[in-house]
Amino acid sequence: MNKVVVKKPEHETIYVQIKEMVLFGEVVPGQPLTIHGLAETIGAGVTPVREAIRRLTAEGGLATLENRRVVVPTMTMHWLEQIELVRLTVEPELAEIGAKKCGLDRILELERLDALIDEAIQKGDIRGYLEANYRFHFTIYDAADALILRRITESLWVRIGPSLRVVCGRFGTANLTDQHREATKGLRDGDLEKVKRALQEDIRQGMEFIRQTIEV
Amino acid sequence: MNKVVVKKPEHETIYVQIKEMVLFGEVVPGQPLTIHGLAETIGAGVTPVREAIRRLTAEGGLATLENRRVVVPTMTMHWLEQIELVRLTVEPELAEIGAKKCGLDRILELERLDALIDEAIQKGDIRGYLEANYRFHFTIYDAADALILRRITESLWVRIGPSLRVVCGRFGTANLTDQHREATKGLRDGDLEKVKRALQEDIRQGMEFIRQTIEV
DNA sequence: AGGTAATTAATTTGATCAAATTAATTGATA
DNA sequence: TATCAATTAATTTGATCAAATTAATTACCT
Repeated sequence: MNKVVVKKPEHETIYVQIKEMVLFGEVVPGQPLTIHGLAETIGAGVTPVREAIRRLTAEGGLATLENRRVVVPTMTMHWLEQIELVRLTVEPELAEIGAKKCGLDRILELERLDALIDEAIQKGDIRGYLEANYRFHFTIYDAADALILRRITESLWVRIGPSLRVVCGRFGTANLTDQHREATKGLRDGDLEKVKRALQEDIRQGMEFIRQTIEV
Repeated sequence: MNKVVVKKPEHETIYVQIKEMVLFGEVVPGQPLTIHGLAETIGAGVTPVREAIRRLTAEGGLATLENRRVVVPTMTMHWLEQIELVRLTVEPELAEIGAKKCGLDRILELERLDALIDEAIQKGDIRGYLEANYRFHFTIYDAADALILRRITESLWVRIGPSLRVVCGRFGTANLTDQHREATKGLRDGDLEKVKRALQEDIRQGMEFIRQTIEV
């Protein structure tokens, strides 16, 4: 009776749950979150929720005020510039390394996700779009097998998740231009530069959209 | 009776304590840490220690194994390259922005720290060197007032802290070349390029030292 | 009404304990 | 002696509760 199943601690799975709430736009910039409230909605105890919150706060997905209250941070122009700088450095790098290592199975997965993205855009399904978009990018990045770059990138994505939700709500999903087709084509043809350029353009466009939703 | 003093929660101060243990080489790569052990040595309860650990783990200063055990990660060549890439992008940027905003008081503080560094090198005081070196760099970076870049940078520093301890132990503090003098001079003269170059060189040298201590 | 102190409510925080999980030890058998 | 199961010890994990802290409300006075 070997222990094939390694049971993960609850704070681990709760962390993932809350992270995905942030990542996929189920929380709104500025929204206050209480520990008990989260424990309630998730259906968990308060102890593991606290640990998950600390973790996510360390990554920038949440923030604790001086009052000890936890909120979803609201994007500022100042932050946006810093995030864009690092994204444009790290993600194309991740994409290039990852593209080299993408096997056929991963490419098929990417094409599946690409279709999912189109479908979500069609339907105006914001949450579906955000999730498929995330999985598309990180399927490539994961292929790169570069833990540190990957974790930096994820910490930037949790910072922009709630803002992307606002973007979709404001402009609608229909206006989202789609660089994913270009990227998958590049992967098919082994054209690394094309993949890299597509990702760069994707990042620039995404950040530009967010920029337009920031109050001056 | 205004509340001028905002009492910080214990998990906050414990987090700083453990972070500094990592940052200033008081723990060794590979070293296992237990929650109770840390609570014991710090003289605190186990609950806030857990939260602090989660936070530091999220930043990469610690790592939890599959066994749920917490350890100080050991550097690999693969990680080193990723860290160097991001450091060389972010830190010179931080230094340039920061240098522009450095007032005289901050420059004096930097010169004080510079002297401290020299003193620690003289004495062979590893912990003193690591702390003064950290404070020197982050005094400049803090002037930049760029929260996100700052936090990314700190997450890279907690990853290299334990390795730097090994470097100092192996090569001795005497062999540490000193770019800080150059940097402070550049600050005095308003020569931003000089500050930037000094920092770049400092980073390259530091990472090269670590590279030489990694087992192949 | 407007402002302020006092009170109440809500929330976070940290200690403690039992259960779960993992590691270390022992002992039996070949 | 080596191996493997059983037992014991150590550690993590999560629930619970009391204390501390912060927010909201009420009561009071001008």
